Amino acid sequence: MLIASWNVNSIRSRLEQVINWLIATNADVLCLQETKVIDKEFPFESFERLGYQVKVYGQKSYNGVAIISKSDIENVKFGFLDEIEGDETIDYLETQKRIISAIVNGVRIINIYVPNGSSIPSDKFDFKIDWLKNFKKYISAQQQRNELTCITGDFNIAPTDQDIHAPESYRNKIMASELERKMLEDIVKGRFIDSFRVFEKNSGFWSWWDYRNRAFDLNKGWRIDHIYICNGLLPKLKSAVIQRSERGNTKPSDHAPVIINLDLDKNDQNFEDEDDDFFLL
DNA sequence: ATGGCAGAAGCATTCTGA
Repeated sequence: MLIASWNVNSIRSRLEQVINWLIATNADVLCLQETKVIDKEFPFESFERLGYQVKVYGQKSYNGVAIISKSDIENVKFGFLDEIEGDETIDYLETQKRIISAIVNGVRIINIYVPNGSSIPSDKFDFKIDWLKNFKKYISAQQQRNELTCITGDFNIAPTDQDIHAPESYRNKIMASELERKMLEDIVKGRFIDSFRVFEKNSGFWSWWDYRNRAFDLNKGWRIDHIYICNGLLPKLKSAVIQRSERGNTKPSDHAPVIINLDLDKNDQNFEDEDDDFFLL
């Protein structure tokens, strides 16, 4: 099963490229961020024509996430409130549509668009921290169900210095600060694995390049788009790549898609036998 | 300190992103 994540920076502006990419890769699941469109104006038909199902959680102009899948999309959860109890902070966070989750082929896929945070300090940075705090609660609640889980998305956090072209220039700046990294680490620690790092230990691999200052030409990028898999899925992980070439297209998104291959045979669809190994790593 | 570039809204220019 090929699972991909792509911040497309407007699905309507990127539709032709995304459809061409989908036909070329034959991906099973595509998780989108920054769709930037209200639900009723999402271009459903373009995907349904190819045999995909589509679930969206969008809003006008900003943010917006979607899960697109060849197999049935089950048990869809929109926003934080379908997973954790609401309060004033969550009501505030929910004004921005940044999280959707569903089960596909027996795997819970949680697709997120983490706030950027603008700069430190700022109100937007506070919003990012609040969002991450509540995302931790969300994951803790979701993990009670012992589902095989995959967290995909634009995290707007470079997990280590290896994930930035010039780490010294961005020391404790937005997307690279100790606090953001610690919060991400705290969410994934012991439970999830950064799929890309299973195969590639070196620096120099980016998923986002600023539109400005010829950043892509100069290959000045960041690795901020991630697919984390639960420990139980690690034996199934066959590959994890960043499709850099999509960033070189005409009128590209500023992000490239990231994609993993999970080898889920029919015999493995029921993972109950693996529950014992679930929390070991 | 600010701008660079891109998209949406909407028709000039501002807001936002990362």
